[in-house]
Amino acid sequence: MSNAVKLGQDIRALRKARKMTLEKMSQQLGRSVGWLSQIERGLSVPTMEDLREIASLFDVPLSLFFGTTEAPENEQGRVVRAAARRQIGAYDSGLVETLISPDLTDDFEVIHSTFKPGAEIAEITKRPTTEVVYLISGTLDLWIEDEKYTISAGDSFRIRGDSYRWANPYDIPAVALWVISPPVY
Amino acid sequence: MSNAVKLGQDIRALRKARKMTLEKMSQQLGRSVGWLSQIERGLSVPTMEDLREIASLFDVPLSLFFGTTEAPENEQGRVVRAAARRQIGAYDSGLVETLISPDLTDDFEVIHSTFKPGAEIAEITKRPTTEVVYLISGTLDLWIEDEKYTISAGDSFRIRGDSYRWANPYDIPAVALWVISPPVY
DNA sequence: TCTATGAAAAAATGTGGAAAATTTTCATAG
DNA sequence: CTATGAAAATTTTCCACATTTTTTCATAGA
Repeated sequence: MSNAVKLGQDIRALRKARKMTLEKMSQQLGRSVGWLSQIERGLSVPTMEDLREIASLFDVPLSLFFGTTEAPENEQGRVVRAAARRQIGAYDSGLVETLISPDLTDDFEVIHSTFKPGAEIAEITKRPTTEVVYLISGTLDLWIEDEKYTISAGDSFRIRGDSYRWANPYDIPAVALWVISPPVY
Repeated sequence: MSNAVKLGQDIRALRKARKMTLEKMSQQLGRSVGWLSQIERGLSVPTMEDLREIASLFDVPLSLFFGTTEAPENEQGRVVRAAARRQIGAYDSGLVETLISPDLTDDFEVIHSTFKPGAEIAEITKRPTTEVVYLISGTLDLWIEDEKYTISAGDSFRIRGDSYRWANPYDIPAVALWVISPPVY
């Protein structure tokens, strides 16, 4: 599968996750629907400038659109090496999120999250999703619907449409695997 | 939510994962459809003997049906502590699988797998699922459609309906988080 | 009295067809 | 050679109806 196709599929997945139509997206970008359709199917390749605008529209780092390229031929779409994970959602500097899934086209997303010491989520989050999180290392404070939990390495939790927030008041990073369905990125 | 309801929901999830109807399941158990319906909704509680037969029918350990009980009230259905994970799929002694998800009722399942040194899967597996796996520690040899990969801690891989098999020829356990959608247990 | 059954009622799921929405194609202007 | 925009194609969304599956509940049996 060509890089253009893979790139297009990721863009399509990002759009779908936001329940946006080609029409709406093309309006926001000031481009035609036909053009976007071609981009998403890899029949045409967007310029760097286009990509920058798409990344901005979806609030993901531009770098998300690269890195697919780098894996060896036979690992493409199957294996993601630890060092080659793509970064997403660079909103919060206290939280680093990288993509475990090879791309965004599945029914769920798996994200590797590192919560730095002292970091705290900016605002209470509530999404129409099911999220299961496994804490690989560190400790994390978590509130689900005002109920507080302290999560230690090896513990896991699930959020199903409830509001939640987190904080890492401890002095080591908390590292988690975060599974979200349906995709939000 | 009462224990009877939770138990019933897990039983229903197991049945659904196998695309079985109440009718078919009740035949296999030699019980009535109405009775099963009541069990699955927690209106009635199966005897230990019933449970044993259900576990056997689904090829899961009887212990899967316990342990939900033990978590503190406010953690039920939300938090699964490392020490309280329930074991599933006890087929292969070289592989220990425990449930990260609080129950089986989600669109996907998250499983904590430990592949013991020297262990190897008995037969090639092929399922109509998407599976994303993250290796927490150790090393694992993996074959997807005859292509071999050596997966190290921090790496991840995805299987989408392809056949695969694995082996741990190394001398330390490989520990992985396995996400499967739709559920198979 | 309590439990499981089986038939009736209710609910959920599947089907086919038509309309609407979305996406793809492609001739053409820039 | 690239992007546009209108036409064509495809996909999605409703319905109405049939079928399947699940739930309810009166009753027989323990």
